[in-house]
Amino acid sequence: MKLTEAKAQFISSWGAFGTHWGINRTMAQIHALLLISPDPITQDDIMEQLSISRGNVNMNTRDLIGWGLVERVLIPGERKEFFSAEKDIWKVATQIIKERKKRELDPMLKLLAQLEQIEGDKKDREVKQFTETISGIRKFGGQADKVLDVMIKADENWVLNSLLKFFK
Amino acid sequence: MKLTEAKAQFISSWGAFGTHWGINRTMAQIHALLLISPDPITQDDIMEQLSISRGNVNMNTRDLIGWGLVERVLIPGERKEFFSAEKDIWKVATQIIKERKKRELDPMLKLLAQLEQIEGDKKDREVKQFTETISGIRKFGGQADKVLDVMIKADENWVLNSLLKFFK
DNA sequence: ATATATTTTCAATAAGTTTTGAAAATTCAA
DNA sequence: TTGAATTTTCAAAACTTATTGAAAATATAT
Repeated sequence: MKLTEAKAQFISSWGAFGTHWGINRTMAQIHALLLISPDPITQDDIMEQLSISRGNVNMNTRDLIGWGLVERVLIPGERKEFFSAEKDIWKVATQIIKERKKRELDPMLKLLAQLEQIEGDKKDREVKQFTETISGIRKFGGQADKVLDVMIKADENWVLNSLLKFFK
Repeated sequence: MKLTEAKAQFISSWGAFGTHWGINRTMAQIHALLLISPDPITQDDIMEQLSISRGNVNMNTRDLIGWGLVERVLIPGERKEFFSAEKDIWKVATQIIKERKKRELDPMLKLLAQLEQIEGDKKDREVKQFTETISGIRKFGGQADKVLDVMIKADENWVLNSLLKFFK
């Protein structure tokens, strides 16, 4: 397989993959393109390589920056802005976990804690099942939360860091 | 907070939460409803409680069964079919992980293995960055794959099982 | 067998999301 | 300043996905 074909395939699959992970197709495709670009590239490069509009590139690069996966790079002597993606996959994964935890898991756990304190007769089958389900999810979520925190902070913890080196 | 209000909130949030996890809103809402129902319920119960059409319930319960999260229950003397959800959250999580691994991670790793064997001059910056990125993702994905397999099979492994009891 | 209850299918439609592109805003150099 | 280059915004259009509902299929009781 030639580079051009392989690139196209990677970008397309990473885009499809992204849609399953709360990241939209184009955002994931731009991310893919940046991951395989050895040097920072411009809005126009992205527009051209992915055949998408300027507005689209602008919005999605902004989102990628919001996710902490991409950064703007200023190149001396160049008027245009350049974009570059974090290439260390461990850092990419950590960053995504961190963001999703903040955006999804944390608010869910907060809600569950409230729902657990429902008023009502505990002998009522409905009430009983409701509180049992909510508390089961909350406990599980709480543990997941802790595990993820540990992963995110792995770099500050040498025991874990050495364990996690396997992943790097 | 009263049960009725709490139920509505839980169903609505679980639905929103699901959309971030590759599960559609309605499917997640039906799942939520089943999770808090002490007894199996019918299509009509679901239609009524969530105000959705018969066809919608039918398709989504079918999908939930496909994900291994819900099962049909036959109640002696009843003409209608009843549905019931697995209530053990650890099992629910395991099942979701198993399915998503099969549907998403495995095919991605297969593709990456192919893309890694690209033809081309390794001194070319483009080629170099491409293979480095692909191989980085593949290695990371491969480790994740192993970890997930271990989690899925935890019940067969007592050391892990005792570790994982924390989650249960 | 027939009637009735129940489930399934799927084309049409509705709802939601992404993309475009042109106008407005901003940045920068002379 | 002014003007050209560049980036940003956002309403409208295109596209995608989810939902409805009625007809067809299936199952069950008599």
